[in-house]
Amino acid sequence: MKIVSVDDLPLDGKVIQVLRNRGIVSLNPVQSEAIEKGLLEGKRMLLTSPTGSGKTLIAELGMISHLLKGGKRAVYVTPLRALTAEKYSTFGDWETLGIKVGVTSGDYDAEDAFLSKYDLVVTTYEKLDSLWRHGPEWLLETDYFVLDELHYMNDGKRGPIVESVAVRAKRRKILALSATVSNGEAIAKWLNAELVNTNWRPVPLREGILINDRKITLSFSDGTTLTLKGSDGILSYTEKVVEEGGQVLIFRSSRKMAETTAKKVASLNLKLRRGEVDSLASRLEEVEDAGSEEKNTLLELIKKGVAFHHAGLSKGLRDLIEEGFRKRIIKVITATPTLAAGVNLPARSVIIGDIHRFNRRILGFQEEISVMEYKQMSGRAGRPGYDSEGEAVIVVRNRREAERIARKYIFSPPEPLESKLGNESAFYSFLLGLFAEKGSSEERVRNLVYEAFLDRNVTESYLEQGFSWLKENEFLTNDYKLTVFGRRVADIYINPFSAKIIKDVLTSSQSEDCDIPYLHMLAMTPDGPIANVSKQEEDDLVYVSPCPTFMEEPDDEDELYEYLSALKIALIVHDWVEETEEDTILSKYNIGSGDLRSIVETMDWLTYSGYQVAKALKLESHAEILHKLNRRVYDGVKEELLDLIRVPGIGRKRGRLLYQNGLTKPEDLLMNQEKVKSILGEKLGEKVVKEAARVVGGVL
DNA sequence: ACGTTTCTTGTCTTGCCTCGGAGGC
DNA sequence: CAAGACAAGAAACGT
Repeated sequence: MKIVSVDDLPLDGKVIQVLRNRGIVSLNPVQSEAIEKGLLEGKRMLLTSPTGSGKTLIAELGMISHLLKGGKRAVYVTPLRALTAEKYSTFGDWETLGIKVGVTSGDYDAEDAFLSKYDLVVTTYEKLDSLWRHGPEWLLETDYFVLDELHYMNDGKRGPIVESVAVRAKRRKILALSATVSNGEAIAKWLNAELVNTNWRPVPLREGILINDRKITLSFSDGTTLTLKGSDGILSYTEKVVEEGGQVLIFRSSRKMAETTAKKVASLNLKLRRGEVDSLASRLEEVEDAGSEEKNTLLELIKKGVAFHHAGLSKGLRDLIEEGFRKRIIKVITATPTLAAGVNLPARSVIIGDIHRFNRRILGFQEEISVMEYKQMSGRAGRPGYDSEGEAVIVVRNRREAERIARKYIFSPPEPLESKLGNESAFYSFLLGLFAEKGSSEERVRNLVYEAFLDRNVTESYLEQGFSWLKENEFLTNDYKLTVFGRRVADIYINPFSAKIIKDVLTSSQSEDCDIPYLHMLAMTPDGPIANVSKQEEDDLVYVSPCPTFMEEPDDEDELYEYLSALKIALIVHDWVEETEEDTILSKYNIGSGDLRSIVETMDWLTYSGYQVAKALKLESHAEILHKLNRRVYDGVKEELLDLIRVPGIGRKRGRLLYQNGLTKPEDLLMNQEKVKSILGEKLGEKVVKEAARVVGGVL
């Protein structure tokens, strides 16, 4: 029996009402197949299908029917905070059924115990992995897990986390969602679930190759070909699509290329709706978190209906660009792969400008992107409701290449999902996490480890090796209990190799007044951020550093690069906490405001971790310095401003301004309200005074 | 003869994302 | 197993 109308669903009328309110009256083929195979009866399932094929709704029906039948709690896991926020907002619809929906991830602040009052919790893989180590009651009694975007398992760095979450989740009921993979059967078997695999998509997709030779030829897999005029294939094709009323998403492999392509597109004179474009442009000028340079270049582009998009941009700018595209004010976005993985932003046509991407690990070489990655990008083609068909084209330079590329990306299945736990760093972290769980024992860990997707022989060889490494480095006692140090490392969720570096360096170094050696050491850990170091900087960095590092400058070329990259991070954060003007930092180090934000975020977490590790090791003077440093990193202020910036609305800039005018504490703001208003302006001043009152009141 | 534009050559650069916790959702 | 940006210098071009 195929269920097509939502009215036929064997579910409470309220459930059907929620769907109807969303405008859903019938189920698509993927959805009805999942239901047919027992989704609503709580059947374990692995669902592989293209992006945008309505997997979220399937997960919702799975979770809701589970909860309505007396299930205790459901947890929905995604690999990205942006997705977590998006799903949380979608799932809010179910509150009308009395289902309480909560969310937790790095940027939501919730204490573990607080989540116990929710029936449905949305989170990230890392957060869930971390929660499991603390073992709160609400998590232990959770009996349904949805693992979204399971194909992230193939990511070298983060895949092991996905896998280790799956190992624990699959002991309960699960529903796993993934892009199409070539070994779905094997994964389903591993998860003890039934495979539901379809290729259905809401808007049909045509895939093609754009040959950018003397002549520009566009040939699609269905056999149609056409020739375009012009000298730049990307431009000619883009112009054609926009003239026909469509939007274009162009993927380039580097930020710089995305920016220059955007500038070229801007010279096309696309037809725009002037009024909307102008109001978007004026809103762009008001974006607060952005650097002035990126804002100015984007402003010019947006007026021409085009924008570039990459992680160097501030969050505010990215959000505005995405919104402008969704409202069809912006016709063309040129982007790095950020947009392929994150929140859904479809366009009539997707151009994959490069199939090569630089990879530092394969030094000097470029690697071809994976088929799966291509599918992620091309899957963004076709806007439901606007386009009857989506188009995805790969740009190549000659006819010979065209055939090989078409065979590889268009006519071949994507790669299989593989375990990425087979390396020391991933495997030892996995072990440490398992030992940190409630009721852990040597035997339990030994059993759990074999439930990973990793090959049995490989697991065996890493297991004993991992145990002795954890013991040697004092994470684990000889009778398989975590040491104080080991416990702390598991809790703060840093890589054990990072912890080892911090431990080794701090125990062998005297405490230093300067913050550079501390920041540098933290940036050198596997958890540290990475900065690109130019040739020029290679020569200058050591020279401009105000003081030496704990770690010695290596001779080896690759190691030297890592050392200098960490030094650059240290200098950036040093300038940041010394209250250097943001625009100055951005141009001095040639980074974007988005980069600065992410460096600060990571270093905030790492300085906290460093402080905790030092404390656990009873290295008091190091701990004190790191603690003081940590308090300054997030907001980027000198110590004397810490008191003032407790007031919401006051950051490093306003804080410094008030401080210079003799207002140094929140209390001072209350005592000199008129002065505050004259410094910050009437409206803002009033708001700040109110906030100050709350802060001061809270203290009393 | 001199200034400007175009071409040639060699060097340089190069994606993204998640992790803690304080108070109080 | 790369490709485009950029800078510097050479060559071509124009007045």
